[in-house]
Amino acid sequence: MIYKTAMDNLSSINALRLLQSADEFRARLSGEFSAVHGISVNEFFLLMHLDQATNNRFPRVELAKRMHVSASTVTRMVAPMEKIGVVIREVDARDARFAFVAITKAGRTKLSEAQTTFSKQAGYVFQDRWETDELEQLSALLYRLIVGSSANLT
Amino acid sequence: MIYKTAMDNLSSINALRLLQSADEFRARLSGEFSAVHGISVNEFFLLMHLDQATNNRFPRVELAKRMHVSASTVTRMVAPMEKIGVVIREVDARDARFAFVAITKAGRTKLSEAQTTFSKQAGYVFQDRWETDELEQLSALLYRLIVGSSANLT
DNA sequence: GCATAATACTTGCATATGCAAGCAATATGA
DNA sequence: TCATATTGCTTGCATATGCAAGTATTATGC
Repeated sequence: MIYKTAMDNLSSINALRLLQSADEFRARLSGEFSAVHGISVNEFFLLMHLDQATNNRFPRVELAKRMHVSASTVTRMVAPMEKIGVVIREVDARDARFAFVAITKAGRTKLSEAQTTFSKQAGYVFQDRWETDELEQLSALLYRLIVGSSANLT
Repeated sequence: MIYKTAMDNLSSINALRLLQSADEFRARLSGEFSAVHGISVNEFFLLMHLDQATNNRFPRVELAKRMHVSASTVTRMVAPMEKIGVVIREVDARDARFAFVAITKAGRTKLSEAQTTFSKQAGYVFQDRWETDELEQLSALLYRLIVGSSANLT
């Protein structure tokens, strides 16, 4: 007789593997980013979002949605980033409620350096031991998970 | 002319999509778990690890490695879980340094309930809009990312 | 046009987590 | 054997983050 638990289905296995493999990669990245660039993975993602935004800026609420964090977290993440000059506050002339976060030239430089590290770490995990067609398969499948999400950076 | 950035390679795109899709699913799970079961995603994973361990228990350092968190985090996560009776402390007679964390009967019940929620959420993301062969492709590819890691729960 | 609602943001408080230092127990090496 | 090193765990401190309440600004409905 076969005992089936709630986790014995393909969907659950995929969800578990997704979370665990992401956790593992994030842990690698986290160490590299803090050691090499002095930024966190979340700060990296914040800069990535800004870099791809129209006018290189977003209101705080929009960043919060895209990053799956609360508005207060964005407020508090931005403060030190403003201090070191990678982002700057811009107010909307038409609606004073909006306080845009904009990436600066220094921010783009920092981002570019961090992207190099990101690529290198991604290379360790994928490039060196995966075939191109496997990478294309995986990226197509993962794309289906984030297409439709405003958060997608790719 | 084509401008290439550091992120324009397949490995980086896969890494980005992996992190972002996992973030999105984790955010869904987090809300469900705290609302329905009163536990965090990390507490769920802790119980999952214990449930699959020999004798249903692990030393704290082993849990820390598998969960990609620090030893102090495990210490502090376990305290309230012990209070509500889902885990219990067991000392090793041969080496008093080891303080095992063991899952209890109540813990297995709680885990089982949470697994049902996990499956349901995984179903929303995968089952309802993916073909079986796509699910099998994805699980095989993700497996390559965690095989070799002691953390793998699948 | 004005009271009320909605929106964007900030802040107080509570929880979560990592790092470094400290403690206790075991292992190692002379 | 016994001083030293290593290992597992805990704790103090700093940082990160969510929720709820508060503030300021704009939108809505009468």
